[in-house]
Formats: sequence, C-alpha cells, structure tokens
Amino acid sequence: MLTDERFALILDCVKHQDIVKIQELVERTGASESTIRRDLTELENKKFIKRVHGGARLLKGKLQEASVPEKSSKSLHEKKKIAQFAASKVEKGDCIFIDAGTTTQQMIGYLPHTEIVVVTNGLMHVEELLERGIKTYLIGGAVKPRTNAMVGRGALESMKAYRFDKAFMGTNGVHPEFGYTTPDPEEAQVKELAISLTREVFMLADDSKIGEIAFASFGKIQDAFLIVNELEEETVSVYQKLTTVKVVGS
Amino acid sequence: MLTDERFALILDCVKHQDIVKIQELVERTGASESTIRRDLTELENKKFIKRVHGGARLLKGKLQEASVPEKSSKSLHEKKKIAQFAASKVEKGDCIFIDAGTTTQQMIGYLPHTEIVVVTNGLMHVEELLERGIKTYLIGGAVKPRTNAMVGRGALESMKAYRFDKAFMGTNGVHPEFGYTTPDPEEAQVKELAISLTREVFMLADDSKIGEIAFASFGKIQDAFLIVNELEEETVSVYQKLTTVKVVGS
DNA sequence: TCAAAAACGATCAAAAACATTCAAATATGT
DNA sequence: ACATATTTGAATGTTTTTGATCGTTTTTGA
Repeated sequence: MLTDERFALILDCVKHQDIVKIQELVERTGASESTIRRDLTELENKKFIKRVHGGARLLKGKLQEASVPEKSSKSLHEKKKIAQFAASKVEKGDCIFIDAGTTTQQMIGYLPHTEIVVVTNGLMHVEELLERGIKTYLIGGAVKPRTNAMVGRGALESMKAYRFDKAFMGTNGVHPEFGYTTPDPEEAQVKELAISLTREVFMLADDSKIGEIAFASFGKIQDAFLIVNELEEETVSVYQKLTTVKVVGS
Repeated sequence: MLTDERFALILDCVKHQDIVKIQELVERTGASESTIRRDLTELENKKFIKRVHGGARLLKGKLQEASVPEKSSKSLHEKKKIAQFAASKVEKGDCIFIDAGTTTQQMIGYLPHTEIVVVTNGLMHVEELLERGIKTYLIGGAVKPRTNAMVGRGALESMKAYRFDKAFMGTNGVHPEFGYTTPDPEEAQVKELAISLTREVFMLADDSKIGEIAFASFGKIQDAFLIVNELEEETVSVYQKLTTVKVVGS
C-alpha cells in the first residue's frame, strides 16, 4: 500500500469516526505500527488531524476549543490599564457602543456609572453588563463562532437604528498610513459602521498592535482617540500629529 | 477505548442526562473506576463539567444559569421528552426559529442534524448551538435581564429579515379559547412575529401549562402543532378539534 | 448521634503507547 | 548496473496511561 493511499485511508477513517485507534489503522492498512505512527505525525504536522494517545482525532473545535479561560496575565494586566482609562471616559447618561473583544470586555468592570445604555456586538459582554444592571442592547446577525461577535448583513441593518455618544473599539493593527485594521472583513464592516454612527470614538490597543497591519481596514487613525499602554516618545509624536493619543503606562 | 472517546462519551451522557453516576460510566466505558475519576477531574479542570459526590453534573454557563433558578428533575425530564420529539421534526437543510426558554433549549442537544440554520431570540441558546457547529443567527434588540431573551423594536425589525421553515416556541399558557399566552407583552410581540414568518409552528408545553392563561396572547391554538408530555384523553380531544396534538408520554 | 457503606484521593507497579535508532528493503537517478 | 536516497519494520529504552490497593472523608440510615 502506497503512502498516499494510507493517508487517504487514515483521513477517511478520522472523518467518518471522529476518532481512530492506531491498532485499527494497522489492521486496515496492513502496515506496521511504526509506519502508522510516522503517518500520523506527518498528518498532524500538516494540520489534518490531531494526534492523541493511542490514535488520532478529527481536528475541529468540537471538543477542543470550547474552553478559552486562559490568558497571559501580563498582557491581561496591560489590557486592564487600557480598559480602566477608557471606562473613565464614560459619563452618566451616555449611550455607548462597546466592540467585541477581550480588551473592551475589561472595560465593563470599570464603568463608573450604570445609568447608561450600552449597545454591543459582543455576545460575551452581555452577561457582565446585565450583572451590573446596565441597560443592554445586542445587535442582531450571524454569530461568529470563534469570537462570539455578531457580523453580517443583519448586524449592519440592526445597528443602523442606533446613534452613539461614544464608541470603544478594539483593533488588531494600528498604522499611521493604513489606519486601523482587523483580520476579518465582516468584523471590519461592523466596526466601520459603528464608527460612522458615533460622535466620539476611542480605540483601545496594546503595544503589540502598534505598527501592525491586518487584512481589513475599518478606519483612519484620525477617526479615533487612541489609547495604548506603552509607546516610545518618537512613535507617540507620529500618531499625535494625526489624532489624540493617551499612553496609560504600565 | 481511547481517552478522548471516553471524554466524548462522558460529555454526551452529562449533556443528555444532566447528571451521571460514576458507576454508570464505568459500565459504559469498560474502564476502571480510577480512570473515570481521573477523567472527571480533568474535565472539571477544563470547565466542561462539575463533579459531585458519586458522579458529575452539567456545568451551565452563567447566562443559562441566571435564567434557570431551580428546576425539579421531574419537570426537567418532562421537558426533555418534549424537546426530543420536537427536535426529531427538524430535517436536514431546514431554516428554523428556536424561541427563548428552557424547554426549547433542551432541543439543541437532540437536533438530529447540524446542516441547518438556526435563528433565535434566546441568548442562552447560542453557546450550545455553536458548540454543535450549527450556523446561528441571533436577532438584535434589548436584552431582557431575567430571561436573557431579545425583545423590543430592534428584535422585531431584525427578525423581519428572515423566513422560517419551522419554528419551535415555548409558552406559559395553553387554552382552547384564549390560545397561547405569556406574561410579558414584549416577548409576546416577538413570538407573534416569529409565528407569522413561519410555515410550520410547533408549540412545546408541559402539562402544567395546559388550561392556563397568562397576560399577553401571541397566537390561537390552531396556529401551531402542539407538543405536550401528558394529557387526559378528554382534554386531548378538545385540542385535537383545533389543531394537531402530540402527547409524548412520560 | 453513631456506625456501616459508599465514594474519595493518593500511591505504585504493570501495561500500553511512545519516540528513537538502525538495518533491511525498496525506490530513484545516473 | 551502481550508488544514493527513501521507506519500512523491528528493537530499544522512555513516557504515559491504567487499574488495584490503601487509608481517609463523605453520605446514608437507623
């Protein structure tokens, strides 16, 4: 049996059974255990399957990616500083938009008032907002599995019914020329619309995002008040020519 | 049996039975008690289940927990029977609406296909739907704190963009004359609109709702296929004059 | 309340699965 | 045909998983 034949057979097994034992593969291919192991190792490197003790498993978010409670505590602390400053900008009676994402989520705990109205596209924010007794609106649309953000036509339509005093946005890239960028074009659409509906936009970005460019752009640097945790003097001045910048320090 | 196979089996048991004994798992997996204990410990650490003396329990997300104060396991079992039958009505390729509520939530675990599109107004449903890899749309609007249901103008507007093959609704009252009723007028609006956008409506009601009348009406008996857990012969015939009734028995 | 029964966590040795190495078999290129 | 590269399977020692045991804690029922 050829190598590629074995590969096909293995992938077929995994696809149909979700999980397959090495012994079963040995039996079905007639190859030795060593060979199967080598095959599995290679298929794992090529990101086709996930090896587990005793066999291999389908590589999918089915059971694996469900829980994401892990955070690097360093970057979390940075995010908290940024979030805290951003939250201080919220005034009683404001109608604000809070973008989906982990940095913006941190804001919720620091919000200085509960007499505000919050609109968000981040499913994960809702629980904490309600817990604090804040009037919460969620925009509609398709739910993006990995990030639990609302995207798509429904999200855009649904958001057009609102106007915001302030918006707090996350971003994956901040660049003087290319502006604010994010990897997902659908999320970019939502962000772009949110910005256009808002009087005063705040962009929350930790230092790892500065100078980066992701795939989809959703705004120019001057569209938002930029909040970062740390930044060299010279870099700050570049951005300060374009917009207001606040370095919260770490 | 591989570790991951056991994990899948355990999670499956917990999801369908809410609670599972160690002995049952030993029996079903063929593994030793020690191994099952280790598995449960690990699954608890990964936040998939909650260990209890003698077994393990479903770990509900806080969003779900909030709205489900405490349910007698009897009525939960009834709900499951109803949900199971309702789920069997879903066919591959369907676009369905699933109403907010605990009974409809039970359906998700029993859905026979994942090649469907689900629209819901129930925030608590989203997590489980995505976990099963189902394409999920959430309608927009205000989030109702106690039930985590989407209501209000935004919800209505946002739903109008969809049409459904089937809808699965919960209700607080079922009455021959007054039809289906619920205490909250805002939720009633949403339900009413959902029904009007759907070809085939299923109403899920346990026996405690039969003959009851709540404040706000959202449909006549004949608007939906009625699914109940148990019902006296004579009562059944009353409703059967008006619509199709399925008694799933307990 | 108390004692028996059940469930528990910790420990340890056996078993299974593992990566690595090496030589034989096979394929490839000149 | 020859030398070289690749693939294969067996043998090696190592790591992970497993099931049994034991003393402790929790639950149960009188």
